[in-house]
Amino acid sequence: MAISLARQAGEVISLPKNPSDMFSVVAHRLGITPAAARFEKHAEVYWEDGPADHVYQVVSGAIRNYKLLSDGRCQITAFYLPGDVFGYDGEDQRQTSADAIADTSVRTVKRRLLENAATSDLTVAHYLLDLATENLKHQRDQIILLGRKTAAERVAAFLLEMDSRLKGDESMPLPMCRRDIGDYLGLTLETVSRVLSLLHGAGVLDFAGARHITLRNRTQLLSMEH
Amino acid sequence: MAISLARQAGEVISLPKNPSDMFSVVAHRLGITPAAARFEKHAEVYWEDGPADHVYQVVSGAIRNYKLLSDGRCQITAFYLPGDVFGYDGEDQRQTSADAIADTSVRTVKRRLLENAATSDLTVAHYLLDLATENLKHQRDQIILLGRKTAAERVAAFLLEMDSRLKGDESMPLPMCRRDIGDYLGLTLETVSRVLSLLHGAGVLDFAGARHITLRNRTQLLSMEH
DNA sequence: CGGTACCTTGAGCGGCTTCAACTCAAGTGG
DNA sequence: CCACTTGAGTTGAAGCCGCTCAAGGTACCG
Repeated sequence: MAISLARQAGEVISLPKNPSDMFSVVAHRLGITPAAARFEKHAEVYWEDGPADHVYQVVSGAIRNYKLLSDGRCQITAFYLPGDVFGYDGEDQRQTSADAIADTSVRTVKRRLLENAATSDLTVAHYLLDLATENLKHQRDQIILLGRKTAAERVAAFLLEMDSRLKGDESMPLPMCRRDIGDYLGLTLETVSRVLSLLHGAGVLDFAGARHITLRNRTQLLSMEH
Repeated sequence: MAISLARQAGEVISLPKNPSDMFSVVAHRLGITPAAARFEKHAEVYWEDGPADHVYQVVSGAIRNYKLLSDGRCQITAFYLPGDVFGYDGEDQRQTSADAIADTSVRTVKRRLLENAATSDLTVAHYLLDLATENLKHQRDQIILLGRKTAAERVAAFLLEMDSRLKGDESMPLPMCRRDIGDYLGLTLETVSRVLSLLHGAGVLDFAGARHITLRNRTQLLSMEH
């Protein structure tokens, strides 16, 4: 079990730019194969106060990461889509819960394995840093959105975010319901629905069923987002 | 996160738990002395779209980090108080602005120096990761607050945060004005003022001038926080 | 089909914002 | 030492955006 990861000072390894590739790189460097796992729709991946034992990468499906207040209010902090790495935030105990919003398959590695590797392997350490940096950026944008944007601006931002992350041919196949969108944007599901109807009426988007949206005017959405 | 790291086989370096001490550790390891700098009240430290050349640590005073929307709406993402390290988020271009809300002195190191060190020195790499992790945690809490908490809950959370970070003898000497508190909490300055008056009336806190607040009932604030 | 979860739409309400007036404290110059 | 100015804070009144509550419609899946 003696896998040597030590690198000499000064050796720099070229890295994929995208932390999404962490699993491949780490697996290769550690000589391990990430475990595959499946979560059915509504299955919990982890929950608040539970142990943070694993790190995950979505292969297919979708995950929501959220926190509940004692009275049932819910804030979704992130949606994880195919390619996204999630479940690592440097803490031993989960601060949020996560569950599958569609049948989802993931790859996982043990967090301890990752962190052990990071104590002796600069490549892995840098990957964790890049991962944290990406999350910081996303959370910062979310703070601006939640603190200072109107309902219409929030929904516009959401549509553009999903447009860039979900690559359907024509229409976006949204994996989440209106309530989830609301809980992500700090709104109610009714407000989300109303804004979407408004945008539809304005010709900014088309529906093919509530979950399949086609953007017709990204420019206007961008100007709405602020 | 492990606080002892193998540098070479056998050698283990014990690290301060707190990223606040990064400057001392990094300086020692790099054999450099962080530069001292002063910013008068209202002076800009950096601004959006500017280059991210330096990392800072507050010695005394206070800094606000914020983002402006095109129409003047402002969201403050963080206040930095003595001991806090700020200005590192892994990006080349600033995504936010920062200025001094009081006369402030800081220590700085060049970001490139830090990042160079991090490519060959695991101790430094881990410090950057710890720093990012702390920020992630703070931002996550802020997202819950901005997305789902009421005005009273936000102000209660703010008071408790400042209570734990500003260690005055009795009363907290707040460095920021009501507008800044509002821009941090996603509220208007009037709403902040009203909630504070309400809490004062309820005996939860006392004033010694608007900027000096003494908490009389932390238990109630904790229960209000949600 | 029929059931059920999801979505849309309407009407009324309420919490926070907006606008405005007033108070207070600190700094300046006569 | 006081009149004046200026920035900050408090408080009130009115308005609005998003929420709540409710009813009806739609799509998916057995």
